[in-house]
Amino acid sequence: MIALTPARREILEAAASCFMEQGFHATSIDVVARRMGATKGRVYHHYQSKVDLFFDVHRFGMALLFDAVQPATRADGDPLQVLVAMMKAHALALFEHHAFESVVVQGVQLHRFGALTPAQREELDALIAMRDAFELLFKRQAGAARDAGLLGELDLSIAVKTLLGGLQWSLIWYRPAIDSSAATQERLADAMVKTLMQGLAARSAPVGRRKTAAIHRISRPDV
Amino acid sequence: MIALTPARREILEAAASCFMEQGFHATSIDVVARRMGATKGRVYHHYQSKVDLFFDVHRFGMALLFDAVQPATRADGDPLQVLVAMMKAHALALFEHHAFESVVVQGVQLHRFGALTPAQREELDALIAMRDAFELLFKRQAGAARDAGLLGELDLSIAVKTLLGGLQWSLIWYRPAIDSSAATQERLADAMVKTLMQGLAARSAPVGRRKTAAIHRISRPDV
DNA sequence: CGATCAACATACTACCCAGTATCTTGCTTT
DNA sequence: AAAGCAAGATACTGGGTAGTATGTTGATCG
Repeated sequence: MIALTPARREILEAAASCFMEQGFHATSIDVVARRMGATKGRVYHHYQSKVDLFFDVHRFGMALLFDAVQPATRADGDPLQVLVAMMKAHALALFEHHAFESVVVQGVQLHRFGALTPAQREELDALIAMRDAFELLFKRQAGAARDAGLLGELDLSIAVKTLLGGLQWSLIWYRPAIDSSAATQERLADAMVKTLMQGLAARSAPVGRRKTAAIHRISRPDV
Repeated sequence: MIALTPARREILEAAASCFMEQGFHATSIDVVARRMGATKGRVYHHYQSKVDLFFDVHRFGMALLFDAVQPATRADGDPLQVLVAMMKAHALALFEHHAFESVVVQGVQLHRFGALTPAQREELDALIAMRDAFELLFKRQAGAARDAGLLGELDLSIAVKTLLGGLQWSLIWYRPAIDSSAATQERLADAMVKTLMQGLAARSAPVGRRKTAAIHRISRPDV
């Protein structure tokens, strides 16, 4: 858990929402302040610059992810079941802290800031390191599952990036605000994780040597 | 294919690169022009505004995606193999037109522009429609595969979004400029598609009732 | 060969916004 | 109760940038 004064916390929430909706560059400090019913002075009293604010949102978002996923690493079951628990925790955290995690994604892309002070450069490196460490959590767990013979033949590094990508993409197409029932989110998370873990192809027939099956499922009009 | 004068095409290329590297708001028209060794006047001679330019980059990127994926819809094989071909074509197109497709992703997020003229609003709606149509290509193909009994039990809509997300996330972590050998890109595309189609879990044992296997694969240090 | 026009470049304006400097206020501390 | 300070509002400045207005040039055409 991260220690944070209530004042800073409120600014972070407002900033995260603005950064999510408009992006870093399109967000003015005035708008962040207005969202709190305050003015610029309040923001600049707690943060030295817009970049520092963004970094703090980013770091807080990463911390939230760690806090969500790390308990799952100690879940019961074989290594693969632990990995499933981690991915589900990740997905739910993305929904719960939608604004913050959207900012995290932006931060990944925004390695190209303008001019950074040495201190900011250092902090950015720390954020990137957090990002790598987070991915490493999954890579190690997947490695454990592979060593236990529970994985298909895959390039672990690419597979993990692809799976995490599949989850994180939900930040783009899913807006929890519209439909935020906990049960719905749970179902959605399960559906995504299931898709990623078992793949799209049917399990019944061996891949690459299947024939058009006789079984017809009831056709649900998803489209 | 899209008809485009060479002049506009060159502007689009420059703009796509800038938008990818810096994002829409952080990119100034002057920078786009400078990348071509030109000045603002050249850009504004061909485009009425920055937003119009962005929309054209977006539309062109979408057109490139369609042009890449649509031939694959007529690939040989059962519906699932066609779907695999489509996803691979999609992945390769993401690599080949990295800048344009990065802008497409931004465009999806930037539904929240500031003030849009009615004409721009209309064009944005058209772009969103293109986006939906593209996803529909995959959804219909996945539906055909399901009707043929080739799919696991999944919510098609969520599954397709998740799979496409897994592919498109590569825009964030993979920079083709650094390592752009065609063979490497092919391998990467295959690895991603394989991961998404067959999932992470091993095929040998039924899901949910597996035991720690005796088979130990050679441990490659991916991490 | 003069006129016209597309295709730019140059020069300028108006506005937005990050950051700063300077108050105001209310609480704490002694 | 006076001093000191945290928290925040208000007012201002400087730089950057979208968009425009106007100049320049080379090609085409009658």
